[in-house]
Amino acid sequence: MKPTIKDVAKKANVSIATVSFVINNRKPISPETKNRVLKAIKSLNYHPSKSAVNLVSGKTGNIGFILTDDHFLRTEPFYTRIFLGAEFEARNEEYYIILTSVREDFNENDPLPRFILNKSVDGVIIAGKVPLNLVQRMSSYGFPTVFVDYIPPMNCCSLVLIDNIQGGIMATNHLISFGHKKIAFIGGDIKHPSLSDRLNGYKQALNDANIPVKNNLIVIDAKYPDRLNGYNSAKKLFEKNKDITAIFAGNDAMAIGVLNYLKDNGYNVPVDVSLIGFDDVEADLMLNPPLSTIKVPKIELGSEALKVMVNNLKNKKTLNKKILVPVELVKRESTSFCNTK
Amino acid sequence: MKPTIKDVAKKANVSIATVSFVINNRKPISPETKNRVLKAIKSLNYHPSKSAVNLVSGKTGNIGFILTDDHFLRTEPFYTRIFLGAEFEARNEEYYIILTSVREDFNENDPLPRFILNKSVDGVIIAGKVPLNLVQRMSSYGFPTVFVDYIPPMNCCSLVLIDNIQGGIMATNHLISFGHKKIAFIGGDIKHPSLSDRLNGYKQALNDANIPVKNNLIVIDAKYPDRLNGYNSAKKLFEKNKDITAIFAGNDAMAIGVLNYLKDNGYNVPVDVSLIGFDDVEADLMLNPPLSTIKVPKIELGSEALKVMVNNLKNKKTLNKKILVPVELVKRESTSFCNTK
DNA sequence: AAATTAAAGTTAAACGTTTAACCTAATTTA
DNA sequence: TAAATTAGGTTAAACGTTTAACTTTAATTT
Repeated sequence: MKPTIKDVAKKANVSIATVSFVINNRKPISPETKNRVLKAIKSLNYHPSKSAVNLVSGKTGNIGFILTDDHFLRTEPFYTRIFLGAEFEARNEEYYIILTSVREDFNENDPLPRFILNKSVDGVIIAGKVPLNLVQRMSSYGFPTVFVDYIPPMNCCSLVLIDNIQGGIMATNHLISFGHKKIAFIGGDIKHPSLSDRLNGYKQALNDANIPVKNNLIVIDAKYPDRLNGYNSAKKLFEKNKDITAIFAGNDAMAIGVLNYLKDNGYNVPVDVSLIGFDDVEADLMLNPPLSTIKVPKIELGSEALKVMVNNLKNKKTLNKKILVPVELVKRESTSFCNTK
Repeated sequence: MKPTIKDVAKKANVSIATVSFVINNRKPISPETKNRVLKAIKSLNYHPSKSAVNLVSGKTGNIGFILTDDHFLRTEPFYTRIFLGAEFEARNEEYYIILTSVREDFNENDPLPRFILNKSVDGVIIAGKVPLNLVQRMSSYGFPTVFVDYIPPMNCCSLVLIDNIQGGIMATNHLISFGHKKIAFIGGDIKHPSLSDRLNGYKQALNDANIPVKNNLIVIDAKYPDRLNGYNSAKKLFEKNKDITAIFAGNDAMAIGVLNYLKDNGYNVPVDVSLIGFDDVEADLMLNPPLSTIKVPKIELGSEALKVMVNNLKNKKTLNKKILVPVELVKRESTSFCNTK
C-alpha cells in the first residue's frame, strides 16, 4: 500500500501536522525533528498524494496546453519545441501539463477541451494561432491564459512573443553590413503579425541606413509562407528586377523556395545573391549552402510562457504582461559580401 | 465559487449521496428525483471535483506518455500522431494524458519522469524505442505499462505493434502482382525489429510465389534507415545488379533516397524500376512520382494503446496482450507493370 | 521579576467526493 | 398472512492532505 502522511508521522513519532510543516516548511521545526521526519519520508519512499493536496488547496496542479492539429503535426517541430520548453520548465515548478489539440476549423459545435469544461487545470497556455471561436468561448471560464506566438484579437492575457521587429532589423543589418543596397523582402500573407513585424524591421533598418525602401523589392502577396510560394515570389521578383544582390525571406520555408529558384536560374548563392531567412529550422543545415537565418528560440518561448503562467498563478492577479523573446543572428554560408557596386 | 455536490443536493432537495448515485448511476433512483438532480446539475453547471473523486477512488485519472526527445521532435510526425491518437481516445475514456519526453541518452543519473516518482498516473504508455535503463528502473514501480511500436527486451507488458510482416508481404505481393521477379529489398540496421520483420515478409512473399530469394538483392548494412543511406544502398545495389526491376524499401525515408539515386542515374520510375516504401509519410506525396507505400495507421496505434491501457486498468489484471495493428497498401505512381521479361 | 514573544509542537476541522450501513414503505414470495 | 425482498432514499465515515487554533516551554523584553 502506498504510504500516507500518517505512516510517516508514526515512524517519526510526531503528529501529521508536523510532517506537513516539514514538507512545506511553513513553520519552524527543530533540526532533530526535521531530520527524523525526513528520514522517515525517505525510508518509506513517501510522496504526498496529489489528489489530497489538490483537494484542500483548491488547485489542480495542472496547466492546459492548446494548439491546433496542424501546428502539432507540422513537419518542422516548431510548436512541439515550444511545448517541450514548457514541459521542461513545468518540472521545476511542479506542474503537470495536459496537452490537447483542437482542429483548425474548430467551431461552435465542437466541445471545448475537457480540462476546461471540467476545470481540471489552473491555467491555459495557447500556442500559435487558434480559431477565434475557441478563444471567445474559453474566455467566459476565466482561466488565466498565456498566449505564445499569437496575439488574440482581444486584449486580455499575457503574451509571449518573438521579437520579430528586432529580428527583421538584425537580418537586414546583417545584409547591409556586407555592403548590400539592393535588398529585397519576400514574405507571405502580411496579415500574420509575425511576418508584418519582420517586414517592419526590414524597413526600419533600411531607413536607419539611409537606403530607400522600394516597393518593387517587397513581395508580400503569397497566401501562405511556404516553399512553393517562396519559389514563386522569387520568380516574380527577379523577372522585374535583375540587379538584386540580397534577399531577406520572411521565414526559412520561403527562403528554401527562394534558394531553389536561384539555383534553377543560375544564380550562385552567396556569390551572386545573399539570402537570409528567419526561424532556424532543421532543414537549413541540409541546404547547399547552409542558410543564414534569424534563430527563434523555441524552447525558451515555451519555458517563458510557463514562467509567466506560474507567476500569474502565484500572484493571483493575471497581469497582461507582454514578453518579447529575443532572437539571434545565425551566420551560415548563404550570406556574404556584395560583389556588385 | 465553483459549485459542489452539496449545492446540487440542496437545489434538488436530496442528499448528496443521491446526487452521487445519479451521476454514477450506481443505485436505482426514481425518474422524478433523477430529473430534479440532473436539472440542478445543469443549471449550476456542476462538474465533480476531480481531486475529490481521485482521493476517494485512489486513482489519478491520468495516464503517462513517454517518448524520447528525438522521436518527439522528428521531422516526420510519426510519434506525435501516435500521441494524438491516444489523446483522442482518452477523451472518451475520461482520462488525461500527461506527456513527457526523456533524452535519448537517458541514464542512471537522470531522474525518472515526475509522474512516476509521484505516482500521479494510473498507467504508462511508452512509444517507440526508449533507453533500457528507463524501462528497467520503471518496472520496479509496478505501473501497468503499454509499449507502442517497440518490443522491450523483457517480457512484461502489453504491446501494440505494427503488423510489419504482413506489410512486408503486401508490399512484395504488390510488386509480384505487377509481374516483377527481380525484386530487391533495401533496409537499414536489421537489428530494429520493424525492419527485420518487413524483410521477413518480403522473403515469405517471394517463397510463396516461388521466386528465389537472392542475397545479393538484399542490402541491409546501413546503420540508420534514412534518405542518405537509402541513396547509398541503392548505389551499392545497382553497381552489381543491372537487371533489377523493382525495389521494396524498408521505410519511406530510404525509399526517397532510392528514388533520388534512380533519378540521378537515368532510371525512370516506375517505367524502368518500380519502387515501394513503408510508413506513408507526408513527403511521399510531394515526390515525383508520388510514392506507393504501406500505410501505417499512426493514429490508430495510439488509440489502440490507450484502449489496451484502459482495459488493463479496469480488469485490474495486467495482461501481456499483444496487438498487431494492420497496415494498408497505398498504390500511387511509383509502381507499375514490369516491362522486361 | 513579571510580562511578552517566539519556538516547537499537537488537535481537529475542512476540502468534495464515494460508499457501506441503515431506514422505511411497498411489493413479492411461500 | 407472515416473511422476505426490493425500491428509493439518508447518514456518516473514509480518502490524505493543509491549516487555524491551541498548548507548552524557553527566550527576550521591560
